[in-house]
Amino acid sequence: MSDQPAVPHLPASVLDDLRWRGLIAQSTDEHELATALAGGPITFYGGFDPTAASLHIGNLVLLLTMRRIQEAGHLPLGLVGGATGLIGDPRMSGERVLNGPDVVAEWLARIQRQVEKYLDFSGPFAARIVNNLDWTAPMGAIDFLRDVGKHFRMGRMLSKEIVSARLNSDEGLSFTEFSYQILQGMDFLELYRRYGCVLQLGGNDQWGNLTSGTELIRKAEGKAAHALTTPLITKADGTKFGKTESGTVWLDAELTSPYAFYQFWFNTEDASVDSYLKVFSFKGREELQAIAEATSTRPHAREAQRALAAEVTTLVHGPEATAAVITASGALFGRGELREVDEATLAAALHEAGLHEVARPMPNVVDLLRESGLATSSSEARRTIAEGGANINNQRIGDPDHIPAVADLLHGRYLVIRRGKRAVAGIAIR
RNA sequence: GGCAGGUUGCCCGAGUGGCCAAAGGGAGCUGACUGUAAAUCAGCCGCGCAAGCUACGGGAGUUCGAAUCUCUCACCUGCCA
Repeated sequence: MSDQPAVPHLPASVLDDLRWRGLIAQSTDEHELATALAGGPITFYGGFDPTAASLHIGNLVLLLTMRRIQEAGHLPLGLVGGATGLIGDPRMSGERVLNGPDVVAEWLARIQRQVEKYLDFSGPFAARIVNNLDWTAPMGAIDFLRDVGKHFRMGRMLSKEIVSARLNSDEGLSFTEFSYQILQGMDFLELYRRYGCVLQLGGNDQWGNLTSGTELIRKAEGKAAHALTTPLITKADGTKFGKTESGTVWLDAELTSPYAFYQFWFNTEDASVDSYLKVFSFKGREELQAIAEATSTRPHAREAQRALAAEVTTLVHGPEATAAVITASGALFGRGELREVDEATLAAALHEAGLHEVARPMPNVVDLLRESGLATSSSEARRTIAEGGANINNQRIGDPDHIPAVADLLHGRYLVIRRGKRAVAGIAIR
């Protein structure tokens, strides 16, 4: 099992692999799709709307699935939603607040750079980035209504799950968001015309929007196109995947540090780790089965979590950052070895965990907890200390008035402060 | 536009004059166990070292005392038009 598959596993159906990985939630006629995929390179696309400054790990499911299909010998189009991002697709949480064009444009540029990281832009199956603003912006209202709108039937549009759900909600649904499915349908048709794109990928919540496209292509061109959705990733306990106490796990290192990113994956529950590996790892079937075996026979070794965290962090942040955060994680959670960590590694580790500068004179533990962000108020800090959850340099502190001594400083200036088992931060004394 | 009901802490939700910093549940935090997992058990869970302060949609009032009563404004829901 090498990390670099020399030959794309062409004949073995990519659909079979996706199915095994649990990556297929719904698709249009699977036999037709399988036939199309087996018949040589096809062009397919997946879209990303700039609704935030960065993609998050939920988006990674789609991106990596696109990459898998590309590796199987097909041509991906990474669509960024310069137009659709200005409109916003309807979601259950309610009507969106429209973002300004300048904001959307900036987010679009950032998201485009992210999408580019996960697809291969060289070789015979080179990817291409497309922006739906290119064909949506020039279109006038008359053309839109005559050429596109005429193909859409109200009954069909109203029956889309999210549309009817929103119509039945207290909040209702604006015409703007209602129209979203038409825009996305147009995208697919346009890509079909420009590049012969015959398959659209999306998250399962996008199913209605994907089928808008296949139907439009059938009506406008009389041709069949395909849609395939990836499932919503869930946690074993049913809570939302991809969130931590501090919020969404973003792909942007500025928004979620590589350290936090690695920790997120490392902390995956046993019950979910095998299914996550199938979704997020490019390891082969045998290797993944061996890892699954390890989880059941030696759960304490956390091999699956280690493998998952290392691979996904490498994918998103690169090998150097990953090596650094692995070292950091070991040092900060290792017991009593902090003094043996060299200064550069410690500094890097604490930087990843969140390093806070504090001026002399040395504050007490309560203030250190607050300064480091591990406690939001002095009351909370005191509570934590009383509960026995406060540690400095892996040493439990029970006295709220305790002030670390100069001799405690690692390399003359650092303190590793930890709340509970997992929340760690660094203090640098100036 | 008329009538009725509602707006409580991160969320749900009890509370109709003092015993309310506010029941109960969920979420969250800490400890024990352990494996930086899950489950379980225990404690905690507005701010403040404390005195105390701030809080029950906003504002004004009644009262010794208000989440609870009155007025007013805003928003939500139901019925009527």
